[in-house]
Amino acid sequence: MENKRNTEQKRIILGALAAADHPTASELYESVRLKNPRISRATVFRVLGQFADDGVVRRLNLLGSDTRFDARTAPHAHCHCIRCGRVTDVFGGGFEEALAVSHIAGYKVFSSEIEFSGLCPDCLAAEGEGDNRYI
Amino acid sequence: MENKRNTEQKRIILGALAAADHPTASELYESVRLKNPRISRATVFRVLGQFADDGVVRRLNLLGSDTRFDARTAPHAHCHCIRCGRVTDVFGGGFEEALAVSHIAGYKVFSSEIEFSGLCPDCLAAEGEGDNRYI
DNA sequence: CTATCTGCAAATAATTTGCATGTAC
DNA sequence: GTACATGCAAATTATTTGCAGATAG
Repeated sequence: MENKRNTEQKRIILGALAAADHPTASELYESVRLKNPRISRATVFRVLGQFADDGVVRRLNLLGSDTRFDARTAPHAHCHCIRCGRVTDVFGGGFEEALAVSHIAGYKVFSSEIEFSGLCPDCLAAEGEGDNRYI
Repeated sequence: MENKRNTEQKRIILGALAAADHPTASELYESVRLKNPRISRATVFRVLGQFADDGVVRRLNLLGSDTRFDARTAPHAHCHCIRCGRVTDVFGGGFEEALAVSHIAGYKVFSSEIEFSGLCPDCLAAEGEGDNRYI
């Protein structure tokens, strides 16, 4: 499924995706709707799926969250706060080496997804005051 | 939510989970049903969620798949075949180092999920003969 | 006993799809 | 002009939930 035609919808969705921070399809739908209220939810899902298949964006499957999308396609990991939902990119580190290990199993690897779940600095600081449901 | 009572349902579900290979909730439902057809789908979902919250099993969010469950809770990565769906455990390698990098962002990390998507050895061999939709 | 668990059926909610119309090229 | 794209509304499907009866400890 290739990206054949350059439509206003695709341009707006891609722009919103680049501006937003790891948004879900529905979050993108809301922000896209501000620029053109006639764009439908189905189109947002359809275009995002097309972009993902074309490698223009990355799909993220973070635990306990709807599918999110990332405009940065270079390999990197994510930290995901289980309290506030914040997603932080983590470039560098040892995960390129981790990717290498996949060859042990004889796989030909096309993409990797690395997620660290925990508390972001702000939520970590907030613990101890409020209800600490997660620690 | 703690595991308070030892019921037949929980015993059967845990046994089936240990025997199966990264099953989905529905796959477990089918296998559990062979031992006791009166166990309901809701119970399977409920018990699995409880086990996951208690750290008895791990929830897996593999791209393009329903939530899967893993009886092995020690940290390891997964190779996921995008053609046949096979999931292979990968222990060792560099991902412990990758975990360390998460501290850069200031997170307190409780769990990590590392997924490599690609073709398993069998599907890799099958490419070239059949329809190679994915390469 | 009684707090927890289960089955059932209905409710949610994300994502997909069929189809008729619109539009990029 | 025509193949691809879109909007709409309905369908699909995983997962959750309310509630009344069952059961572990």
